[in-house]
Amino acid sequence: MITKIKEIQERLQRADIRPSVQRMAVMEFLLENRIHPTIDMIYNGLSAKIPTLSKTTVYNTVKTLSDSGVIQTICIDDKNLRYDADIALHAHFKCNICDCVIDLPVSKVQVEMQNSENVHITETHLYYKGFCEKCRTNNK
Amino acid sequence: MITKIKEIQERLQRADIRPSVQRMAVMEFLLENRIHPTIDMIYNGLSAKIPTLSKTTVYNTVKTLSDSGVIQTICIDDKNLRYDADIALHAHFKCNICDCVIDLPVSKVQVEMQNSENVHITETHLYYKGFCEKCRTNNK
DNA sequence: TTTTATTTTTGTAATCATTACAAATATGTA
DNA sequence: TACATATTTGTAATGATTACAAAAATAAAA
Repeated sequence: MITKIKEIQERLQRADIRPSVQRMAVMEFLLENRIHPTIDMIYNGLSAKIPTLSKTTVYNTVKTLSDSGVIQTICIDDKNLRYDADIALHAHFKCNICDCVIDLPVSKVQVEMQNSENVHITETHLYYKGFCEKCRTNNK
Repeated sequence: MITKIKEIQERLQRADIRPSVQRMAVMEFLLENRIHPTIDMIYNGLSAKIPTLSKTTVYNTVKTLSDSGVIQTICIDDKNLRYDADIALHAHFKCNICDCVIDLPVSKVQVEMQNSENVHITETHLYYKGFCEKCRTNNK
């Protein structure tokens, strides 16, 4: 995946987010680790590289990025929020045993809806839950 | 909506859940109040009728009902879980301003997916976020 | 009916993710 | 350089949820 630093920098600047060391690191981590990490996973993954990193900064950063639409917040697990650098439409699957969250690429989503409520939709999330391959074979 | 007591009782018994006063009350509340309430909403809505009700009981009850598939847990809001007595497939919409959660009836959901991950799906959730009608008109 | 076992409810205390806040640091600008 | 602004950091607070054990209710056995 090896995303170039300059590319990440431009991505943040396009969203009017100043590319600080911490923000660049969080963004790079999300781009390189497509595991939909929790705050703790991001924090643990970066604290070797940035020993002074604060968990609050990770919270602040993902909020900034998510509010600007650079990343998306995934609310599939009641325990922790997850973060995803991929903002294109795709489905997410969470395993009810190991709590892993993986992408399910969708080629087409067609929902016939009676928008009787006259709401203005800005975000769509398609979540699936069940058992992942590893947990299925382990429990046999 | 006026759901008959006997009907609720049978619904619980069919799922092997003993129809205690508290469980019946929670189930009835969910059937009569299709607002996808939080724990607190359920608790506040019932404490007049059952003054001795404990919030822990509400937590226990919705867990029991949800684990048996009698109701569904909605994880659309990062602040609180919501609960829904309607277990048929339908979409949910959350307003980013007033936090209300409303049903969006869907007549057909067609997702073309490459299930390359070979997962076993047991639950599907279709969530939308944005601005509800009331909040849209208020902010004009 | 009385006794015993099991289930359910309740209140309190603990846990843990997230947020609030203010001081410290870094960065941008005049 | 000096000043203003933005960002980071650590600590403390918040608040939803869970753990736990005693009390109450219900079912089963005698």
